[in-house]
Amino acid sequence: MTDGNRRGRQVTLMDVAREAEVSRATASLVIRKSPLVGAKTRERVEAAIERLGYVYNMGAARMRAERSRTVGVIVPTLSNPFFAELLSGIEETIDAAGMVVLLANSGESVERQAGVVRRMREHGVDGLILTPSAGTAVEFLNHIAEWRMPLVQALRHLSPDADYAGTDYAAGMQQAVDYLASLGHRRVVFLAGGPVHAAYRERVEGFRRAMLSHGFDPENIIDLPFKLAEVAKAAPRIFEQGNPPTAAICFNDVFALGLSAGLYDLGVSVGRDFSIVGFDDVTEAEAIRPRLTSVSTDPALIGRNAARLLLERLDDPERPARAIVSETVLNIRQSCGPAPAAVEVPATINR
Amino acid sequence: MTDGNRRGRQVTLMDVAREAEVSRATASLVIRKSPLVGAKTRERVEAAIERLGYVYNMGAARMRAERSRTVGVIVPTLSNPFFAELLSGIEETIDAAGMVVLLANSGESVERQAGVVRRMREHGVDGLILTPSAGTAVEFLNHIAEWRMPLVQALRHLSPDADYAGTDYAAGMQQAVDYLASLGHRRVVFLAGGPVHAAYRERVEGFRRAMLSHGFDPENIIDLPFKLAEVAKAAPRIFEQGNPPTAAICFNDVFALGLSAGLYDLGVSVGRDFSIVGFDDVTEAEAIRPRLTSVSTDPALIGRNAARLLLERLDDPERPARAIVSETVLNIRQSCGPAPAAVEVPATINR
DNA sequence: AAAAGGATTTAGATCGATCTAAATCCTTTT
DNA sequence: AAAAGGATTTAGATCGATCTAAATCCTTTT
Repeated sequence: MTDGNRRGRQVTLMDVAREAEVSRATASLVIRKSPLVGAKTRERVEAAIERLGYVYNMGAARMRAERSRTVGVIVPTLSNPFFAELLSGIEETIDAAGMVVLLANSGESVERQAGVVRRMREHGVDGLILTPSAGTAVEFLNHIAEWRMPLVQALRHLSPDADYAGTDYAAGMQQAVDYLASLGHRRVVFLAGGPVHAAYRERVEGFRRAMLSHGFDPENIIDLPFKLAEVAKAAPRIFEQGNPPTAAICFNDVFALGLSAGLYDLGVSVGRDFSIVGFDDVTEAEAIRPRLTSVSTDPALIGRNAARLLLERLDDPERPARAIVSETVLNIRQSCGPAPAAVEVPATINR
Repeated sequence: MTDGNRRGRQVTLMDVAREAEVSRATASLVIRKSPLVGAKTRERVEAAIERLGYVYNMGAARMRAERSRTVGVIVPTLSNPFFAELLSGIEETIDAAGMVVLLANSGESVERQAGVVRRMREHGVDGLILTPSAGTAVEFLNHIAEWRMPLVQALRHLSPDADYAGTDYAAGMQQAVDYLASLGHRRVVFLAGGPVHAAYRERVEGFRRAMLSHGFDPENIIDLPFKLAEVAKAAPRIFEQGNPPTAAICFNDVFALGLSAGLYDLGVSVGRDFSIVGFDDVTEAEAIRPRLTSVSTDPALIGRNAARLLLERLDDPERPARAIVSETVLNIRQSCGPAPAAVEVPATINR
């Protein structure tokens, strides 16, 4: 309907100004909702915009104005549902602020991470939300600070000088261990694995401290590859010790799913013979049978917090670094029971 | 190290040119890797770039050049692991082409979708990869075409005039029904649900046709809310008919997980008393016990295809619309068995 | 009726790159 | 040594917006 005049060339603010019989400057003020323009002029300009089908050119605007209304988000593994949730929280908040997310996947590689950060700088993002790849040096974050690029660390706390949004892994571990202890368990194993990053260390440390607080052995930690099928296959290893545990806390729900499947294959009944606590509480936790008891970390909330921190930072670049550490919640379902008097070692296990 | 001179102002191509004692135009040519520049000049300029810590300004470049090296990606539900996989395939390919993804979530709402598309236009994306929200009118896609905005439809095929990357849902349905038929099943129910979009209709139609091809009743379709817990609760409804089915095909693996959990609660043994085929084959399919037989649609591949189509389209805006429809694969695991001679209706069901 | 003073509007410079068309430099041929 | 002709390099205009500082308009006060 409003076609015809924009064959070839795009409609610019200049065209709008001409159509509304005002100057380019006034048209610009209308677009930016400045209170300086008179009501009638504003209407004339808005009508012209409508008539011509004018589309704002962010790229041009950003050249003069200082802000691009663009935020870079870098996650280590996009295909992990946990990060999908995080991302969804970030996107929601950034979108609500009228800004747009530039997305990149670092693939948990420090080199790729450096590459995508550079690319985002070239694209002139106003700030970055970054879950640092495992092995990221603090110097890298310092570089970003030198460039005066606003930065929020998500989930993994590397530098105290930059904002941080995460969750209290250590407290979550304490909740899990407390709960198992209240059911009479004293030998608890921690199934850990995946890349070693700040969040990983926080969970391991949290586990140790929580175990010590009950006078339990804090070193019963098994490291596994971060693959569902591998975890399932590794289930027998839990029982290969002199005095096998009666319960396991899992690094995340993926590990818990794998372990649950592996125990099923061994004929061990989860919730009766052996207790499992998961971590993160992704949607699937509801779906396993027996239903999985899990420490909820609410990644979407962490995402919203991260985005909020960045928006605050854009408003006030000088304010001191702030951390939002959200509380975890233990969702008790059916995968834990009282500690059995004697551990039944599955018949298939070779001692 | 290279600090000091860029306090306040950023380093521009002008500074680089001055430092290397060439013109701005030559410096620009070096950056764009033009073969026109002499080797020694190129080296001088590259050294200057290094020395000054120059960062390319995409925003400025895009104003004169026609391309922004930016692609808009719009998905309907970011928190769905299926779309996370899709996104990860898209990002991988776009990144490899030296471009960047602008991400938005339409929340399956037509209004939000219109909003984010506009915002992406304002940001000057070179093209769009869109999974149209349920209820999107073809006119909306026509609008996009009128703007000369390259567009790829992902997963949901709305308009034959725009490129499309998806998977052959109908063939997948045929595989599932063929397989169940080969096991002796003749009464098969389709558990469908969620928003009604092109992909939804393709699955339902595919189911009907596949059932008819075997002479089975094609109308045994139950619509359920797209929520894990709801699906689990709805499991009894399957057995409320005069002649209950012996197998179910599920709209996706989330439904299959829910159904599997619901059947567990009813005491029905999956794979023996009742057979289940899932759809999509997300990672979790491996984790359920018994292991879920599922039609694999490989969302990451679809994502890579969509990105590839868009890159081709950017190279040649005039080529006719193309569709890449990938094959599905039936992954046979443990959730299906031979059709039982007589259906055992769970005792808890009121007929 | 003129002056004052706030409210609106505008002209022209500018952001940092690329484009076009022309100038300059080199090597080879006559 | 001059001319030809390809290879390099450059000056100046330009993309589409915003910014600054000044001009114009309008209402109120004297």
